[in-house]
Amino acid sequence: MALDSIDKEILRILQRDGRLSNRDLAAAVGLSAAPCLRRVQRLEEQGYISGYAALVDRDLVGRGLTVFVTVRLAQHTKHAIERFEAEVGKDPAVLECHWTAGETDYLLKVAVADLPGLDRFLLDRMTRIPGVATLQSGIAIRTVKHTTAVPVD
Amino acid sequence: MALDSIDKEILRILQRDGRLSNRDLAAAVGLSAAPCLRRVQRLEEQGYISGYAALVDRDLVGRGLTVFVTVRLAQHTKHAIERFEAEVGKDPAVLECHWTAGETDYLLKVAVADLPGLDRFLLDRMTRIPGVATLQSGIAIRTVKHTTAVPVD
DNA sequence: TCTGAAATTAATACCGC
DNA sequence: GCGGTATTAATTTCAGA
Repeated sequence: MALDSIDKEILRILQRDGRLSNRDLAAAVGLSAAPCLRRVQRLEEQGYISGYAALVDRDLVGRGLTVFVTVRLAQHTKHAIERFEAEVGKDPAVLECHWTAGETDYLLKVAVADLPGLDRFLLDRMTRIPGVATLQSGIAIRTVKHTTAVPVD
Repeated sequence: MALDSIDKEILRILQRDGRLSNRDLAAAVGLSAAPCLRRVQRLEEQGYISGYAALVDRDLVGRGLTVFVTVRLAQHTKHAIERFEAEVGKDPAVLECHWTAGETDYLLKVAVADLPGLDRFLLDRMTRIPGVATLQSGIAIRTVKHTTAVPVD
């Protein structure tokens, strides 16, 4: 169940290069291919590795504007919450949605093309969801750091 | 330079499964292996695909608490900005850091174990950076949605 | 659990279309 | 550009320490 230092090193390496060949990974952690593969498969089966993803350049595919949108609902009925979360779940521009403690209810990370795209997202999508009371947008002028790699220690 | 519909489909599929074999990818987009591989290599070379990553379960590796920290600097000197960004860049708990428009200067997405871990992050790391004036933390009670897949259209 | 070799499967370069 | 084939390299299984 627990991870030893080799498992942790595997997770660190695969977070940086998810397509590293098993042979190279094995060499990097000081194992031969067979046991390395078993460890990776175990990490996948037990859910430590939930998947693999190609990372796509947002600017190049025309989604270069990242915006953090905070949402407050008018009422916290079960129906309003479920409706909002369902809408957000199927909107591909919403990369993340977190139910947060504090003044606002949700924090969304949204990928749009530009300011007109943000306008359309807010007007055509968010404000049309019943129960959405207020919306505030924090525009990312520059992304200083962006990684998918969680520290494993 | 531009992407046709098959390129876009490749990006969509590889964002969902970055380790799909080239043969299966080729079948999924209706090509044979050779031209499919050529397209993937082109997407990598031209930067549309910036990399591949294993996605690691945060709860299982003891980083289950996601916190959004907003930071205000005391003064916007070149030195203070560079110092802050350098510190944040090398802190593995900081998954994202965005320079934002609006009231606060930076929005950080941080992965910690629990509330004591957040406390340590704020006290031992953030408040020790010269020039950091105020910190506010928005704790993610529940993550409704979380994807690395950018819409490609 | 590891190693090392064998069998299977995939990646990739080449050529004809 | 694509597709098919040949070659090369990788993954994966299995016997044995």
